[in-house]
Amino acid sequence: MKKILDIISQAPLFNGLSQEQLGQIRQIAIDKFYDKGKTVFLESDDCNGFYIVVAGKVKIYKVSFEGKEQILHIYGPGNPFGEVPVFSGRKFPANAETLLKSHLLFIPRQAFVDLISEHPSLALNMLAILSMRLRQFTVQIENLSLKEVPARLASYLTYLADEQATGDVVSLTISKGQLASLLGTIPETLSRILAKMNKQNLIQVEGRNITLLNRNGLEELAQHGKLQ
Amino acid sequence: MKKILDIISQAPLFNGLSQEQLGQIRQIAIDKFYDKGKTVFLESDDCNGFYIVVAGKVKIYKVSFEGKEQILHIYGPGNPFGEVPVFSGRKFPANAETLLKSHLLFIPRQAFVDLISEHPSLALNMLAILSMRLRQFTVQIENLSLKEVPARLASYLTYLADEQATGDVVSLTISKGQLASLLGTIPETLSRILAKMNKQNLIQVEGRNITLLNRNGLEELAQHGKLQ
DNA sequence: GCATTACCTTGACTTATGTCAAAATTAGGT
DNA sequence: ACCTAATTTTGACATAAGTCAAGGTAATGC
Repeated sequence: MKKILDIISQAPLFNGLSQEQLGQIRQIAIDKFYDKGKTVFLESDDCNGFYIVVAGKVKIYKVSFEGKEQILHIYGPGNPFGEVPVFSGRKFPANAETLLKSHLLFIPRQAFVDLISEHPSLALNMLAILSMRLRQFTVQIENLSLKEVPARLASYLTYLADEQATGDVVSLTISKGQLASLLGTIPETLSRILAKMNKQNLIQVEGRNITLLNRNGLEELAQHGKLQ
Repeated sequence: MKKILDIISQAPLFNGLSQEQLGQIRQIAIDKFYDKGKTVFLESDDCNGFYIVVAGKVKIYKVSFEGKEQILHIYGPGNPFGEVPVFSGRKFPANAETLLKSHLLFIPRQAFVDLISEHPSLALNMLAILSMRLRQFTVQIENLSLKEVPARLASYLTYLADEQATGDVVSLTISKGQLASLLGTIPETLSRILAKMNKQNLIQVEGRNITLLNRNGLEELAQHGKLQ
């Protein structure tokens, strides 16, 4: 399949690698196929390698004793995940589940560590990826600890608008329930805040499509605003 | 100074490096001395390298628009910090300030990247360190989002007890105000919860010394308990 | 096309935790 | 040892956000 090499050749992890080196990666990678809503691993599982999304979507999440879920990441094509225990040992720090029918590559630990030792640029790429994730987590901790839910939502909406580059119309790529979990809240609270923002003409909600009516107002809210 | 090479030779980052390689590190490192309570860098600063604590203590933290602080890490001798922008580019993701009079080593970015390219074990050490931090952040996000303050405190106290290995008597290495900031709350709330735990004979508080009277109760609370 | 399921919204209520203010305690510097 | 400043504690109060429950809407499969 040509597609697979296309995906991995464009993944930041394999940036700058030669065709031959990409071939080596493909050699050690094992294809895995999952239906929607399937568990890829649980945080209690031992780790013998990590994964790369070829197609589909995967969420990385934690669950509390009471059953509340916090999503840490949502990964799509080209993103690696589950690599923490490859380098730090021990078990996975969180759970992984497919949000869509997905095609993953599994990269066995030892084979990858051997490759890294031979190719310094692969090590630097992985360092860059882990650093970006530390950066993301820093933002997430800041949001959870220092901002209220309306500010987190405003922040997410403006981020999405930049990401999708589709003007002021944004479409949620996950359900509102999952968005609540990503923002560290519950569906009821998210629903109420969307309704409030709607009423104040900050946004216009139509199902999963949201129009940002007042970008400045949202950005202000994301930084330090209160929603009346 | 012999002490410096002692510290860096025992730092996990330099694990397994030869005397010669350690000497190379020392060559490129620049000594920096700070009094207590001094800013090492701010999140808006550009980054030309990262730091290693030789002596003293440094906090990495975020501040909200309203002035509330969230501590992300507290680092002591042997710990590197500020390395995220070295690999991912851009600015520092958070602020750094000394909690004590401190001696730091500054490692310039390019010199370090050159070293890493030559020494794969240095890259693997750094990957291990960043992975451990991702793991820590996962726990911190779980705590902030899925646990209440009493559970976070109980978790911190049992962690400290294991860390200090001094039986059931623990002594806080930071002020209660800073502990509140580390746990994602404010001094008033922390004070009230300590008083409650005291009243329920879970702990006995004497200034910065805390005796864990009911380890099982605390561990239960840390997982899923409520404090009446 | 209909039924079953999952998802979303709204209302009434509870609660953990933050805010503000003041007193009490502790720690540091001269 | 003293004085000032920082830290910690306590109280009264406000509020963001969670819980529980019910109704409505949209989506999915047969």
